[in-house]
Amino acid sequence: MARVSLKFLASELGLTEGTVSRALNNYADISAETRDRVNQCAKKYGYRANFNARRLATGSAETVAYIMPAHTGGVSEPFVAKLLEGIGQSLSERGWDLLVVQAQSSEAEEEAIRKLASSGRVSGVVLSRPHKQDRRIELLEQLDLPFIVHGRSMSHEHYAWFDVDSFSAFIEVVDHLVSLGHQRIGFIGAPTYYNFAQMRLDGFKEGMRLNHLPDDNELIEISELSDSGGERAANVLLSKANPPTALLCATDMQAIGALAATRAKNLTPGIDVSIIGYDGLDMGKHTNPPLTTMAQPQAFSGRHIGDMLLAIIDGAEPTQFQELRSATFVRRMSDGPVTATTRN
Amino acid sequence: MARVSLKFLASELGLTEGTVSRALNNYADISAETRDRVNQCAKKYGYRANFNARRLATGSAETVAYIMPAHTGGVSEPFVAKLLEGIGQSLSERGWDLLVVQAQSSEAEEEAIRKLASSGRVSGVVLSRPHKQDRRIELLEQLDLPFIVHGRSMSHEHYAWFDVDSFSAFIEVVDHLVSLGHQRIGFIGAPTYYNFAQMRLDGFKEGMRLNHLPDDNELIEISELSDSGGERAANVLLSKANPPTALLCATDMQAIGALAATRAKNLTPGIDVSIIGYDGLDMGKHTNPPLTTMAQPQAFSGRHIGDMLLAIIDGAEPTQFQELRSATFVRRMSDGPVTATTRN
DNA sequence: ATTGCTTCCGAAAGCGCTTTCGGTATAATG
DNA sequence: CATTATACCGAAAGCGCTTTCGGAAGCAAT
Repeated sequence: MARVSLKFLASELGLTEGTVSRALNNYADISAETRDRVNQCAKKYGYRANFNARRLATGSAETVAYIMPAHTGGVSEPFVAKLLEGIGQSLSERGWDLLVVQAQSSEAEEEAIRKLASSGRVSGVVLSRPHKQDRRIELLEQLDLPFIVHGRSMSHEHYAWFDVDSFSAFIEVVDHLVSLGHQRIGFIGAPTYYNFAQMRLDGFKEGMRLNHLPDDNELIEISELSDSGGERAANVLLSKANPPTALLCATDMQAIGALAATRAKNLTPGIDVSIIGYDGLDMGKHTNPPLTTMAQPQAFSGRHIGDMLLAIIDGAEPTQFQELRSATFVRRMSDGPVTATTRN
Repeated sequence: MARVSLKFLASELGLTEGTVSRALNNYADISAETRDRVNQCAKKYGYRANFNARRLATGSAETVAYIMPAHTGGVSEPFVAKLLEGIGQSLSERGWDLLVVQAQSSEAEEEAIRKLASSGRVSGVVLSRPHKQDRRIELLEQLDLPFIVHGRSMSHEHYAWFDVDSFSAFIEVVDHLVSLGHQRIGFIGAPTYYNFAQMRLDGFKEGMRLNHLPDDNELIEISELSDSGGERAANVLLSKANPPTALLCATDMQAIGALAATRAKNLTPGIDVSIIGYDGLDMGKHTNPPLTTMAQPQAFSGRHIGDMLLAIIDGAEPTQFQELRSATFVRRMSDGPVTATTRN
């Protein structure tokens, strides 16, 4: 397959490469007639600019990288696929590419980011699930590489992010549980170096406080971000002398594990123990019983994140893109009023 | 951030760019001493070759594209994340990039592939879930772009692929069901322009034939690749005058929908109706009841596909990479012997 | 001292595109 | 008719790297 180059087109048309290039790129100093001729000829031969050459010449990478969150517990995150889809959509309208990078360790991750920046491979980055103090964010700022964070770290005033207000969501869920008569509410949290984990825990605590419920660390259990993590934590909590009547989980995956743990104890989730997750995973519809949860606006966010990043790359002020969405309560079957059995 | 270029390093070291480049790339005609000096200096300034320049010069894109399967029914495929992870791992060891491309329509997809090829953006492609006659495969061959298919099309003799033998798997599952006493076995299939759908359907039919069971089209229902698709199909099948006692589904997602449909009819999956899926999705562990399924070797495949593609790009004969794995039967709770109620 | 090998590095030509600058027709202006 | 402006295109210099080629030392052998 003879690659059709600018040079080829030029010789074919009796023009110079520069002219053909300008015609293709809609420069004003090209007559309409030759522009048409060039476009036609380009189409005829199926010409596409060599991207590496173009990028070298323009200095723009026309590519955005998505940093895959390191998979915790071997479970790859369900939200990744949707997010990727959205970001990809946004980029493709502009003819840009989406690069997926992942690293095994966090040192490798920093190294990868450094490489992305100094090799000019990408013009922007989107980061998922930041830590409370996230070195990657500092690095990105220091490297002066445009980026947006899906989620946010503790001090998030000076960069762009898109997050869901899980703090408020957890307060709301505690209210809901209390209105169902629950007093002893357990919390299955995620490792608190993740900022989202901290915020959800804080939301839970705040909800308890607002309802004048005791701040009992006995009822808080931190586990990995997986179903088996949730299962272990639920086992611990439900085996207490005075077990909680409801379990609030930082993520749906953990909640699903908690469901399994309570069933294994011959308790019925939604009746004997209320279990509520957070994320709004589709699969929650099909668990036993269907999982009550706080749903994040998934479908939309990837698309939106992509658009915002593009704007930042174009020169917009990152701080004007700090968007806090709210989660929506999706009540299914895994929660219910306190029953006689619950009180045991 | 002053970009450190080869030129900068060269002037810093009192060498020419060419020499520095060769030192960095371990050419034999560079003395050990200067090589060390160069490496040290490069590290000191955090030098990384500009990838666009390097790729332009070498002609290699050092990038592989993954063509995202168009999402059917708004449900993004659960296997994508894992596959991406595996491929990415394989590539990253070599310092290569993973590009994710997706298109809304199939015309757009062809166009995207054309663009990938003629713009020299990637040196290889991996394709998922091919159709029986897949134009993308023909295109890739015609464009002479190295590729590997995750799955395979009908005539798959002349390219590289990695697939799981669903045909045999479905025969096996029919046997299993028959051994449990089932005679009327329904099949929920996927659109048969997908080759995997055809193969699974064929496996089902062959299994029925081998067990001397009638080939009854009444018991075959094709639906979309989603839970709601499976739900609809199961409703149709279970509403027949003489309904099947077992439902075999082409995918786990559909099986999960079928589970919901039978529960909605106040039937208990695994007791009143046996339901078996295919894919081995993790979430099958948590459905109600846990889904019996045929599991594909997920974790491994992405990694392996990446390695094979790399080998092909390096010049290996694609046809030597045609790998057929077998699925493993994972028995959970959604199937069981025919019961009195089943016979109704 | 001459020849012949190595060893090591400099010089320079690209890779395929973009973009600035300058120059030549042609049209507009007085 | 001379002059200035306008429209359009050619020429050429990069972008930052790789890679081939040739030549200058250095050493051994004759």
